[in-house]
Amino acid sequence: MGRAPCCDKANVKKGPWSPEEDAKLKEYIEKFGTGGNWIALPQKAGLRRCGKSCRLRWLNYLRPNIKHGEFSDEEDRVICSLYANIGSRWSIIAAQLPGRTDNDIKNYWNTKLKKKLMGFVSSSHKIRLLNHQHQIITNGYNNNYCPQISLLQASSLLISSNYSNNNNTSPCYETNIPTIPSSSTFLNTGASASCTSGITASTFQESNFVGPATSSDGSYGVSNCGENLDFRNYMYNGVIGEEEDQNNSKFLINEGGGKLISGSGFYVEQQNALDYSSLEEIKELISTNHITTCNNNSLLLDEIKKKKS
DNA sequence: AAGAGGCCCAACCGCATGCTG
DNA sequence: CCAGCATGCGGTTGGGCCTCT
Repeated sequence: MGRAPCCDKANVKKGPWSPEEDAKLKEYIEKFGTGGNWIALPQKAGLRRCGKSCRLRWLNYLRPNIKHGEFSDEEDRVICSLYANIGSRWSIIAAQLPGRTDNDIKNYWNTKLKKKLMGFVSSSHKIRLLNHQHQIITNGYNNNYCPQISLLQASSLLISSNYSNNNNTSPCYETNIPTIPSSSTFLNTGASASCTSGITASTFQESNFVGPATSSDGSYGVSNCGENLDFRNYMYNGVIGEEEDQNNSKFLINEGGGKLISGSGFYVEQQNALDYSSLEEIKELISTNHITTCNNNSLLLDEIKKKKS
């Protein structure tokens, strides 16, 4: 026996909603609510529409506080981060973005964000060029050099923000702070300055200092750790750039005329320079890297994982 | 100016899940 | 426990709009 149709297909209107239909639906729901029964609603509201269609129209377009238009960087970051962790669970993702619908996010992902990410991946040679085993990347500067990087950071792809403060005062914290291997190279210090063996990430974080700066004028190669560091802002402002100092020494990552936006750095554990050509590979990459998100998201993801299990 | 192709997004479809009797 | 039904969800589609040639 087949499934009973949810409505009389021959008698319902399909396609785009007219302003009159919108008004009818809106007025009805505002007056009487949905009554917990979408199937019966169109008839009561005087609409020749399927109940499912009404529900969709209300949820995706008519209900109050729906946000339309451009997604913010923060929203991008949340979507990427959640997608990396839970996949295409659009309704869960939408629940974390007030005013956004699952349909909106799905469309946004499929039409723009995915391409943005793929675009980054195809241009990620910029990172691959920096193919040390372990690197500290510091931020600052501006968003001109490689704008995709901020998206990358937002999604925790490749870059694992494996360290920050080891206490709870920072919006983003980790209890297991890795020790930076002695073979690490600090990009912000210019020519291959090496890490002092045994220095831990927390040391960097807590002492306004990242890496052994060797720049002759002293203005480059040192990153301050801003007080009350907001790792998320830092991530957004963070840019991998290249510039020269007065002595024409090249610095792959720098502070841009001494104008440090926030501070600290990313600990990047880069395994091999690979070509990532498909989404599956991106996801695989995400899953094999340490993904760390700021506290709110961490809690959220814990909850989601609990629910899933 | 106009046609082709691509992009975007609202809406549809069908399956999964949850609820109820 | 089961069947029937409503709802929720994610994948897909189609048409309007935009851009390019």
